[in-house]
Amino acid sequence: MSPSFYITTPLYYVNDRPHIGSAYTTLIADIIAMYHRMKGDDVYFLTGTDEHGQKVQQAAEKNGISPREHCDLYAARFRELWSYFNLSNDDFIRTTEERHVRVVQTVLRKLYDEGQIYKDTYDGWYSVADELFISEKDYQEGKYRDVRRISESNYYFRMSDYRERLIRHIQEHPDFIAPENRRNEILGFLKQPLKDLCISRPKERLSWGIELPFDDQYVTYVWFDALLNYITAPGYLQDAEKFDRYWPAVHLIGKDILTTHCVYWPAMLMAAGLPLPAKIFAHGWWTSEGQKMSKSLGNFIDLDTIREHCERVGKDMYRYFMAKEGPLQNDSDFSRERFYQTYNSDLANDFGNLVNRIFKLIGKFYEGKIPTPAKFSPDEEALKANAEQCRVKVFEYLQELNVNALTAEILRYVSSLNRYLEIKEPWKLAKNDTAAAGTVLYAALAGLRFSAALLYPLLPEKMREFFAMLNTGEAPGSVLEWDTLPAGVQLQEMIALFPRFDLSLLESSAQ
RNA sequence: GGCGAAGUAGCUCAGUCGGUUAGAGCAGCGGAAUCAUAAUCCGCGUGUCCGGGGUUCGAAUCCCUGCUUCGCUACCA
Repeated sequence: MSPSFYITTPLYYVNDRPHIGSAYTTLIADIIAMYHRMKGDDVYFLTGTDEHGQKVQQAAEKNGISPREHCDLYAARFRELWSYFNLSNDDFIRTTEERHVRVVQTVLRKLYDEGQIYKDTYDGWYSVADELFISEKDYQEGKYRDVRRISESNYYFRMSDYRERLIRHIQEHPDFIAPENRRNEILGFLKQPLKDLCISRPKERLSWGIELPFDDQYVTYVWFDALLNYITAPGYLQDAEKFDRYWPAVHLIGKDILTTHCVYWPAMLMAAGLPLPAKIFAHGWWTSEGQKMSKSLGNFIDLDTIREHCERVGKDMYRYFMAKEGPLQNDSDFSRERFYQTYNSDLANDFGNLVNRIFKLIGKFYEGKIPTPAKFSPDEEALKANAEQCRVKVFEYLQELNVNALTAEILRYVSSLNRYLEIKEPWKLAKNDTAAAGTVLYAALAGLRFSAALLYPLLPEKMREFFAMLNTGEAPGSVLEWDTLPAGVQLQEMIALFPRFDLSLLESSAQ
């Protein structure tokens, strides 16, 4: 049985439209999922939407529709974006689904029965205008209006009980939280005593939520609800076999939701007696043109902007750029100039042009049929050995979720193929030694095909086109060997996969 | 304020246990070549490795200190 691999994105809150942040997390998760499928793993890739809570209720009221209608609208937007990118997710969960409500209530009931949830009265500052409790610090800073002291009864989860166990787990599993700076953040956070987590909201304040199974005057606090989706989807309490197969997951998240995923969630799982996630990876954020994204600055990268870029150079380039330059550790900057320059230099110049020269040479000297190689010289053997090494490294980087390095590694190999052609000069060889030229072109094409296969998760559409042109009938994700390229196959007519983008077009277009 | 991270070529960054002339990609400059999407290939960096001090035969790498930037400091998602 092949090993299983379960990866999740956060469930996107349906109060906000998709933007570069959600697109980034999701595309990276997709890329990782695709590589694992290539490796032969049994992959389960989950994304979805988080739909309960106050902001949704308020937004719905404002628009004069029901919360349900509001959620349907927004969930559809996310779905639309993911289908635009041909996302390979295996499931799309919405926290308002029946299967999820059942899991949340069952877990709550169990914890309540075990005494891990208790009722208490919270006495604190409440902002009437914003309809939420604020901290003492916020109160001091006077950030909220209409603040008054009120007390409210709520249910609390004994999260504080799990502090030591959690610290121990993090220390014993160095890869549990990544990258390392995030791990340190959490360990720092856990140096202070942990408070219990308020997991309810009285219905008079908030009705749009999952009702507590032991008190119908309350609904569940959104985070408690949302996090549990990660076990609902793979079948917790519904399909034990499936659940055991896939859980625990690798959670890919943004740095903004680090604490909820690295503290609340593990504590909840420990309380429920379930294994903790395999890994929680919190990436950084994109800045835009050197500055924090903001709508007023006009540098906000929303859906329309994403589409604009994709229309110019293809959806695949967007995905490729996310992987190559994305903020795994710290924040990264999305600049249009860099985006299109990277397109030209990596895809048009290095890869695209390489396809061109090889195809044209084979067309000219071998009537477009993949030539049969003669004996390999050390140069060809090196191309082959380097390909194998490249593949090994790619899968090592995959293990660390280091898609930046992974992408660079493949490009390095592509680059070596251009160098190889330059040394061998098959266009000269072909004039007096057809066999030798054939070997060179075969080897170059073998390398190209190999790199195309490795690039598949990064550039799925274009690589599918490439394999169609190659005409070997192979599925792009199935090729992992360099020397299995069949000779004699008639290549299809070549089309430019990555036409060079004229950078001067950028200046004339609006910012 | 407390805790933590970072400061390396114009830009983005890599530098494992301290060890020979500090690296890569991109951009730039020069050249070669012409199979190719003016693409490709080759060559070109006297960089105060943030400043100062220290440990050491030897430090970008360890210690101290100063400066700068950033993150976290929870029950808003």
